Amino acid sequence: MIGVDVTHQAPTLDEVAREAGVSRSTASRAINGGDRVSPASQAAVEAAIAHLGFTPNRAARALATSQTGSIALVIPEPDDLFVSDPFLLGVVRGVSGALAGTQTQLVLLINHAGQPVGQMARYLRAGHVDGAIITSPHRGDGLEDALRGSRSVVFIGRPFRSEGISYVDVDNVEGGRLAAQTLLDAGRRRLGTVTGPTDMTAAIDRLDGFTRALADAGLPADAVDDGGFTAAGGEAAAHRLLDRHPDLDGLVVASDVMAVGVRHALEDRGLRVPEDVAIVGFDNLGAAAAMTPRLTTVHNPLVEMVDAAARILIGRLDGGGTPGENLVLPPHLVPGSTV
Amino acid sequence: MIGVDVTHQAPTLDEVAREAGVSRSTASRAINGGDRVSPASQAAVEAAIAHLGFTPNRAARALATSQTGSIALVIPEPDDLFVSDPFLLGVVRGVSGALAGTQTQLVLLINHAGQPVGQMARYLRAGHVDGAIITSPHRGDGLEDALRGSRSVVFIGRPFRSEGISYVDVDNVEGGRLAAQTLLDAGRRRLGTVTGPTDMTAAIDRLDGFTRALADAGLPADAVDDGGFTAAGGEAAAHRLLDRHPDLDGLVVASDVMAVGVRHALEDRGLRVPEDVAIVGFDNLGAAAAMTPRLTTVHNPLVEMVDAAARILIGRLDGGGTPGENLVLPPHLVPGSTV
DNA sequence: CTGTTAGCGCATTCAT
DNA sequence: ATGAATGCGCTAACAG
Repeated sequence: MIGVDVTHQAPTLDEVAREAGVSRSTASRAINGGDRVSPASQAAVEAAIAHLGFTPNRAARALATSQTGSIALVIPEPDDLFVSDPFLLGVVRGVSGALAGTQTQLVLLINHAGQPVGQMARYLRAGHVDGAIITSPHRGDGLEDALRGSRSVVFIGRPFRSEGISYVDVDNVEGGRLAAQTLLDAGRRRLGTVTGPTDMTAAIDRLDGFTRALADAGLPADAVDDGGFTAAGGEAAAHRLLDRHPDLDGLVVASDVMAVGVRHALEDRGLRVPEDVAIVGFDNLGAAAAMTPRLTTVHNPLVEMVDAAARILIGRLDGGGTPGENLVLPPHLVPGSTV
Repeated sequence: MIGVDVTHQAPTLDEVAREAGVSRSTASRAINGGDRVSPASQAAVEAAIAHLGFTPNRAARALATSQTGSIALVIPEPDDLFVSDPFLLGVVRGVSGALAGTQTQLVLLINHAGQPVGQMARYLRAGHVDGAIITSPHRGDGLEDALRGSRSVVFIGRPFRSEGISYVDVDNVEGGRLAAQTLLDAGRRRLGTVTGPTDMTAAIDRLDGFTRALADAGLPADAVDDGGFTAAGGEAAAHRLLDRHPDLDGLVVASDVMAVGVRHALEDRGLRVPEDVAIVGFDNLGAAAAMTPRLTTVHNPLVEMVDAAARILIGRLDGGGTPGENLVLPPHLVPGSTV
């Protein structure tokens, strides 16, 4: 049982060499860059490859080079509340763009919630893949510490302790500030915020930006509540906020998914958007555009982040010694009708 | 550069054997089933493995056995309109469940729209993976014919010509019938349907079921329009249907995503749901629950389908000679407030 | 520029 | 039950 089809026995490099009238070494060189190969041999090998439909055996190549030509994409368990649908789609789209045209193959690793991290760390260190992209790391999942110091690992989203870890992220502090400033510029003066869970740096940073913007404006940042990055959580948080602070006239909601819940809460209370309460969301991964009226939100360049992470990794495989630097992309506001 | 981490040189089977005081052969046997190995040797090998943190080199094993221990998951390009977010999430969730606890690794293959299928077919036949799950095949994408006859390939959704292809699907004909019957049972007598694109068997089958149900009831199935499986398409289709048939009192919408658009169209026309027009959707992958009022819909067991496909494949890897039979799961109605 | 030689790490005959 | 020997298909020194 060879591969997907039994009937067709795949041709080997040996057969290619024989058909081309050269040695295995020359055939191999012709395939890998064609350095130190005469044009005649090169052509002969290429012809033989086309004729035989030769495809190099990845396992053999991996064994010989100690490089697998594949990278891992670690995604959290789909049951996880944080895996909003658009998140996964954005990740796949980002990695898809970076890998198009590449020979690099993608291994999907599901990071099950209860699963001991040792298993995944061991897998990654075992050399089954050349590198890894870690998405949506949680504090306390241990992956951060298990992988610290590992070159060829890129996190999506800043880890809690970034020493020895390279990551790609959006500037969430600036994003939080931008969201708040947008409301301030619209004349709102009594702002509150629905945050994400505090075990994720994205949530912390967005709140941080919000707080700073209000401080700069000389306003209090006392209306804060955790919506857990879910729609239901956002709805509940909005109710709690308005119970405590009925005078709020603007809300920074740390994710669009939560904003959907917030909107429901406002509707239930008979508050109009944006006349009574203006809203700015965060993400722009699909939920914002689906809302009516369209949500004003801060764009989270997830696709670009993942794309960049994949390119960094691929670059390192090719020996491009990109040092383990970090990349932080700027956020920007996407206008809607909720401010 | 060995794997994800450079510093740690992975131990080999040789070292394990040496530490355990046995030969490579015995160590190998102890690892793979432990047949014909004395309890003493078995224990010694296991101890050595634990001590050294040994993980078998997949490349070497693949080379020796001609089995990679991995299967491919072919998904359509994320820009594709058919890849609704919940679809991808369902696929990942299904495959995640089946692979949990397994050593089988998952290789993600993006099926780019313009890309020649020969490339993907060649990859699959080259033996880089032991099997493949093909999701959401379109008529004319060529993948169907390229892979026909290949054992170890399972399609999600019935292909157009199923000869030589094993697949897992939901009974879409029964689903379409169920949706229509639900409306009939509720006393609706003038039914229309918004279908998916006719280059997908799911769309064709659902329409088929709708048509049969109406024929059985002695009613005409003349109000039919294509919504392309998108929200905007569904909205437009609903408008066209109601322009032509203002007397419609029930709509079978072939996907929940389209139902969202249909609902907007009805709202625009001042039609109440379900008082004036009742709606039944299809999928129940997230969009239905998110609608207010909750959409009555036919559940599409996508997660179970993918899970089953993965298990079938894994079973075949282990030599479990499951013949290339097909699996068709029954649909069922999920009550909502739109009928 | 080219062929010869020697492994990469593992599973698997075949003897014992 | 165990060990020695062989090969999976490829790349990389090395000598020519």
